Amino acid sequence: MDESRYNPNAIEKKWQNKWDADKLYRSVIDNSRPKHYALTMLPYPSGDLHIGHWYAMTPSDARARYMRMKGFNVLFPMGFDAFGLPAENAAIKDGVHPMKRTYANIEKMRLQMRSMGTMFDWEREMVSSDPEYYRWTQWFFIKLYKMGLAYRKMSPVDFCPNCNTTLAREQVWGDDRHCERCGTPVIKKDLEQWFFKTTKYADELLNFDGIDWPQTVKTLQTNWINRSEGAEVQFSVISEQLSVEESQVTVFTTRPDTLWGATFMVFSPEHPLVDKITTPEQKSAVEEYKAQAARQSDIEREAVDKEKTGVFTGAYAVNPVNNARIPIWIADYVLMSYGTGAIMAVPAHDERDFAFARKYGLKIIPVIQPEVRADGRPPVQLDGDTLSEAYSGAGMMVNSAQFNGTKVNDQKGRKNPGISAVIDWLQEKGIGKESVNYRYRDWLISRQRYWGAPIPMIHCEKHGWNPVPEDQLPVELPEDVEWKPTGESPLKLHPTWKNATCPVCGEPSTRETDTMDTFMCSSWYHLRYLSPKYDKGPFDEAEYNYWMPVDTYTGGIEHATMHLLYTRFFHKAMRDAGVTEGNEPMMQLRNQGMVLGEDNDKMSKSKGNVVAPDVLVEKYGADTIRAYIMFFARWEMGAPWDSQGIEGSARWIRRTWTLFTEEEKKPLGSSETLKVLRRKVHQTLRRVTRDFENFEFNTIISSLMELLNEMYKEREAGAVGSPEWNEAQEIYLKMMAPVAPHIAEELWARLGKPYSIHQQMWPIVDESATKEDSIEIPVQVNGKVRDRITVAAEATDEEVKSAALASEHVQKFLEGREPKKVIVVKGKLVSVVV
RNA sequence: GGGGACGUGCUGGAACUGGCAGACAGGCAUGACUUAGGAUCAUGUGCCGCAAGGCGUGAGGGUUCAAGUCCCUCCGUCCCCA
Repeated sequence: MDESRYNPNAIEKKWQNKWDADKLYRSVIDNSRPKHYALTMLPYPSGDLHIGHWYAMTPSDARARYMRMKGFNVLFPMGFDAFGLPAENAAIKDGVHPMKRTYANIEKMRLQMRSMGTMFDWEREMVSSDPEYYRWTQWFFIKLYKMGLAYRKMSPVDFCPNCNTTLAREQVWGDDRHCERCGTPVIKKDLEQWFFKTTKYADELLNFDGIDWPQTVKTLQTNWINRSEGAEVQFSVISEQLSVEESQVTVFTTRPDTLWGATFMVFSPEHPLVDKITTPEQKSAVEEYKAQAARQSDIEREAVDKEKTGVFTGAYAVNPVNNARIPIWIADYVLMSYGTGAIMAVPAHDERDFAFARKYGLKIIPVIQPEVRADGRPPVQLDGDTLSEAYSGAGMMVNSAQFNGTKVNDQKGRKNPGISAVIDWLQEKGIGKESVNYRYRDWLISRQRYWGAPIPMIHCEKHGWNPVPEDQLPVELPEDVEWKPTGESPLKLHPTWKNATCPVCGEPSTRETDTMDTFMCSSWYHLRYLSPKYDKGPFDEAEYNYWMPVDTYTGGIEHATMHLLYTRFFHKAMRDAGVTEGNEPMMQLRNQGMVLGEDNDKMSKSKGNVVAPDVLVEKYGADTIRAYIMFFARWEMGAPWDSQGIEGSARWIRRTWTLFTEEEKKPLGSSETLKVLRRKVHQTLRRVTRDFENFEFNTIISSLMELLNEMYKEREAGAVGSPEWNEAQEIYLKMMAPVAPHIAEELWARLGKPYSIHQQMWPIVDESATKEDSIEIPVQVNGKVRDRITVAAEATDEEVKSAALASEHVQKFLEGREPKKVIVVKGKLVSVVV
């Protein structure tokens, strides 16, 4: 084979093998160097590496390589999120055991990943379905259980009838509330399930101090948790069917300042008291309404613009602040899953209550009076009979007994003087208390499936639920199971697996047959990378102390309210258990965008728009694909794939090859040539360094392309053979190394430089070399560019000014007028105003 | 309905703190080399205009000597939530 031709497949394989053999990317503790833990989200082993994986991993790899050249001891591991539904669903179809399928897929993907030329340290690989991994997943479960953070509860849960399992709230998508995995609309089912008390950490999860995360992710998490401050107030229901205790109904409100305007109550149709309080006359209407509400999704029911419907129960409650007797209705816009499932309705000041009251002719009493109008005219006196919409703004309390005249502003909670005053009074009177409500729910982790980490709990008739003793972990999945599309977990159907002995009394008892949500596995995988073979704990302390926390975490934004929230919860809970340290597991987070198909649609097999990286690697080599992936879009934005565009990156790589392998000697150029070359080299280095710091990969490539073009030019001008040329080659290859590691290594070796380029230090910018001698600056007359003048870079403002005014072109546009003002922006432009 | 992101040539995208809009690529056009080209090289390429010049960053308005960038109103696309 012709040695001089660029042959990516040969050189890439060659260097991958050598790096491997030399353990070039092995990361071990080294206290003499600062550490950098770079982490990219681990894939599910689908069996085929997608272009999206490349898009996520190769820029992260380039940055990890850059950090390594900056002098950091870098840990950049990879593993597999190997449990989960797809393998099990496939097993039901074709009978192939999920374990067999999963490990075959992993094997294939490992090979594909090697072809990317990443610096993954494979000796730190973890696979979440390995018993040696899930042993610790179970260990963590027990820790959470012992801390009181894992509990069991009967609860209506979202259930996918196709996948035959429950889903966490965030795994239910879209207006029709379909399953994230298979798209089947979910149904509600009452089941006993295990939950983690994530809500205990709700307030702490809202605090992002000290971590450098994108604002969008912080906003998404904040909105997801949705903290609202207000008060709980006791209303008593007038009904002979209820005990005194039962008749006290608590409602949560963010607007206790409007309590005097509460003219009715609304219960969720599912509220447990509804059947008891409904009067015989209303019975049939209520029953009918309940039936139709049950058929709708929460989203449909809560939509603000939806026509409000409801039915009177015939019962009344007493408003505790003024003892007014108010009717109790049921309506589907009140959800059992939010707050207490009952609300006080203040139609004058709440949009939905207003629509409801108008429709059913219920009383509307304004209790907040606007004080000033935007146009300064005196405000209109609000009147419940003529009010055209709810008023939710600031004002003064009226019709509110001793609170009349109290100011109410637009703030929420205690920051609002009206709300604050009423809360104090409610507490004093014992009819209510300050309260915070969250939309965030506890994490439902039970899954009625086989291919997951078994929940390590045993149920005994006498002693209830107890954790499996630690020395019996892992609770291993049985291999001999049958795949039947019955909807029951194979673990439940297994003849013997669920038989266990009670850890307390030793009597025969039953194992939990549910497995854990895979988000539990991925909540701690970054810890297992530290010491994947360690068997005395989930991780080795020494490794933890050196490497944690994760310095840079990269991955898709789609995990904002799932994985990224769970892993923060997990870290905080384990901190409180004394297992981890610090408040946050990942210090810096960066999200990449998504690569769409060439048709601008999401890539999917069914649409036939999937880009196969293997084919591209074969045709162009990994370096070209890596470069193109970094070049073709802003990383955080993503873009539709354009297969034609690769030619640009391919050309760049080939042109680099040509420049470095076909040196043509010319008579040595002028000192000016060499100076210009050196200036461009150091300007590029400054820019590339900055862009690596900021994850701006596309401009790294374009800067390198510019430098290459310049080097071609200076080669023509006779730069070859000079020290400046040698420096340019060296710096160019070092800058290229993180992006295109194979060709950089090959050309580095051909230059006779010491192996390996990836162990070289990142070059340092010579600021003095970047300075221009003279600069061309535009001259504007009345804001329009009229000429460009060339001045010495260090020219004073006066000199620049006179040079600008001396310009013939500028004089023409001045038409003899005296400039009113001349603005000189150093090194940028001159602006003449007449 | 609420919150967020975004909108720049034919396309992907550049433009550090308000300071030459369109870097770098793709595509296209013309030419060179070649048996051939989906290889390579050269030149050109925002729009209107022969030119001088004018116009131009979704639309409209504002601040400023100067706006893709800041402010207001509107339109559109996408995401999240209800």
